[in-house]
Amino acid sequence: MPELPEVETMRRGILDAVGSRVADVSKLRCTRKPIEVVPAASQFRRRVQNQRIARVGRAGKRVVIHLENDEAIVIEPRMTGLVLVVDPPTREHLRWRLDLTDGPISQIFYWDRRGLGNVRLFSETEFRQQFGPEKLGPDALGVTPEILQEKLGHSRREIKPALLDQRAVAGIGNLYASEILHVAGIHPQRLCVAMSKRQWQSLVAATRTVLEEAIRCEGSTLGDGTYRNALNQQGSYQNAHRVYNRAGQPCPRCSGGKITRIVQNQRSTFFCRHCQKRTGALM
DNA sequence: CCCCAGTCCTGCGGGC
DNA sequence: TGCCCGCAGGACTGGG
Repeated sequence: MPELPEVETMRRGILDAVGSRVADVSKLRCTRKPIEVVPAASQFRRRVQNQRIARVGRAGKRVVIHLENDEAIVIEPRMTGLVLVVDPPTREHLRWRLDLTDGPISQIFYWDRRGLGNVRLFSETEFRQQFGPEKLGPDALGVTPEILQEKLGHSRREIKPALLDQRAVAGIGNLYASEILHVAGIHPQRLCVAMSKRQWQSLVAATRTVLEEAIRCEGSTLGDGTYRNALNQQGSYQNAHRVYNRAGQPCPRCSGGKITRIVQNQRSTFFCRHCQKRTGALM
């Protein structure tokens, strides 16, 4: 689930680690299948030990811990991963730990119930290759209508699945794609190639509105309660959801229509047939 | 090249 | 009550 707002919240949750020094790193033995940690323990430790944390960044839906020696620790939480500075929800799914000295944060934990996430270390060159513009589109908070239209405007895909394409724009996942399209007043099955310039503008404006609001709420903690910030506290944006997981409920904008659920590329999409028209009327 | 279905994994909830 | 199956959707792979 973690998408841009949740990962950005994780990033902000470990910002105080900047300036601290890495004392040690451990892949933790948990009862389940271990997550992917690359490289293996001895090399990982050799490359990070005693290095100061220069900066904490984000690459799409990944948290990036940049070290003074230009190595970058990339944490990719995928579905159920959490970056924590306090004790995790359960000992059982604790997967990885970074021990720090010389600062207010003494440990950064990676906890992951399903274990689909990973932690990888990259040199500066590798990092640029892995997360450069070839592999990852512009960040969803910084993308412009012109760039998005240039990347997707000729595609015959439907807009909602296209928004999940991280090469087009980085950070949007299944939940926020529905929320963004509702705010923009665009039908999720609208073909990219059929979108007007004005609709690309609405889409980009809605993206900023939704993601910034969600960051202020520290993300969405859904029913299973999995997602938490670095202090293991719930987000609150789920209370502001307009359409996601609200099939059958009245549309918060037009209150005339009920929210509909459809499936696109095996993923749920939620929208209002009344104020998100397949053709015609823009917002 | 472009796009989609299948895959990884665990926990939860619906149906019987 | 308990069991089983389907579903949740990050990103990657293989194939049409």
